[in-house]
Amino acid sequence: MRDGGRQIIDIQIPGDFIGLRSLLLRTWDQGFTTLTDVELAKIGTEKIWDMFRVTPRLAVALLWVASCDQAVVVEHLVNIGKRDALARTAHFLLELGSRLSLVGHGEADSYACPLSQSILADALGVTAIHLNRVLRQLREAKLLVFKDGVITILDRKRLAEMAGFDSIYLDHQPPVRD
Amino acid sequence: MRDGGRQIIDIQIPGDFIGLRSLLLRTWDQGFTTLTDVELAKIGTEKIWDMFRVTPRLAVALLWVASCDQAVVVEHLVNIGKRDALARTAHFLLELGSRLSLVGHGEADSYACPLSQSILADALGVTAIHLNRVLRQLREAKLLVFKDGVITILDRKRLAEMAGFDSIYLDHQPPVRD
DNA sequence: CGACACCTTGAAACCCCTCAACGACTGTGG
DNA sequence: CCACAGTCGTTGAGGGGTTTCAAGGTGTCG
Repeated sequence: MRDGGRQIIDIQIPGDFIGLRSLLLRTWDQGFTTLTDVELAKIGTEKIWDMFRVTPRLAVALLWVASCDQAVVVEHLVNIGKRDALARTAHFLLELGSRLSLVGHGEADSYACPLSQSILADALGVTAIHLNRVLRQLREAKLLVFKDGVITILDRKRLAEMAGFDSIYLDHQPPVRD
Repeated sequence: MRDGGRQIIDIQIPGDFIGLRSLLLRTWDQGFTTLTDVELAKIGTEKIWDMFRVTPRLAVALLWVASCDQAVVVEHLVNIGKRDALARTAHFLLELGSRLSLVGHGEADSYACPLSQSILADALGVTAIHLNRVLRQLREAKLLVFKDGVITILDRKRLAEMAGFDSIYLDHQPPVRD
C-alpha cells in the first residue's frame, strides 16, 4: 500500500497453482514473494485456451482449483473481520498446518513455518509487536509454540475451540461427472 | 458464526453471477440473503459440464468471471486488514458506487443503497454503533452522506484520497483470444 | 396502543497501535 | 580479528481506535 504497509492475501504451499487469480485479468496490483526455494512449472495463457478446447475435464478442474483457492481467501476474510488477534492467529496457524499436512509436508500439529513474525503480522492484519505478544499468550497458555521456525501445536482441541476452527472448507473433493 | 456474529463476504448487484464460488464444491458454509426483490436465472451443474465440452469460449469466460469476483473479495480483505474504520467505510462505499454505475444502476456519486447500518457494519467488520459514528464523521467532514437509503458522495477526490481507493481492480476487460 | 427494527448518543473499558529501547544473531568490510 | 549495519525477536509505557453497556428517539406495522 502507499504508506508502505502491505496485506498478505494468502500463503501458497507446494502443489498450489500460483497466479490463477490474475491469469485472465489484465490489471492486477498484487505481487509474489518467495519465502523458500521454489520449484516452478510455468504455464502460459496460450496453453490455457488450448486446454479449454481440447480437454474440458481439465478446464473444469481448473475452475475447481480456483474455487478452492477462493474458499481459503474467504475464510481469511472472515478471520480478519470477525476474530480478535488471538483467535485470528490460532486459526491461521491451524489452517496452515492442515494444508501442509494434506500435501505431505509435516504433521498438522508440528510443522516447519518459514515465516518471520513481521510477515505473519502482515498476513493477519496486526502489528508485528502485537503479534509477538499474542504468540507469548499462546505459549504461556500452553496452546501453541512458535520457535526457530517450527510451529508446535500443544493443545489442538482447545486451540480449535478458541479459534472457531473447522477444517471443512479445506476438505474439498475434485468434481466428477455423475 | 457460532457466537451469532456474521461476516458479509460481498454484496452482489444486478448482473452478477451468484454462487459461482460454491458451484463445484461439496462443502460450503456460507449463505445468501436478499436485500431487495431479485430476478434469478438458475443454472445447474449439469449445464456447466455441457458448456465446458461444447463451448469452451464460454468456459473461459466463466473462469474470468470467477477471477473478477475474487479480485473484489481480495480488495475487501485488504480493506479490512489494513485500513481503519473511516477509510474502510469510504472505500467500501466508493467501490459499491463504481460497481453499480458500471452496470447502469445510478451514478457513482449518488446511488440507492438498501443496506441498514448493521448490515454495512457486518460487511466492514465493525460494530453497528461504531459505524454510526463513522458515518457521522463522514457527514460532518462533508465527504459523504448516507440518508434514507441513498448514498451521496460530496467530495469524491478527498474521499478517494483518504480511502486509498483506486478502481483499477474493477476495470477488467473480458479475455479475447489473441 | 404495543412491538419491533433502525438510528443515535454517552461513558467506561478494552484491544491494539505507536513510540522507544534493548539483546541476540548474521553477514560484511576494514 | 573486530567494528559495524541489518534483521529479528522481545518488552514497557502511553495513547487512540473500537467495543461494550446502557439508554433514548424515530418510524412502521399489526
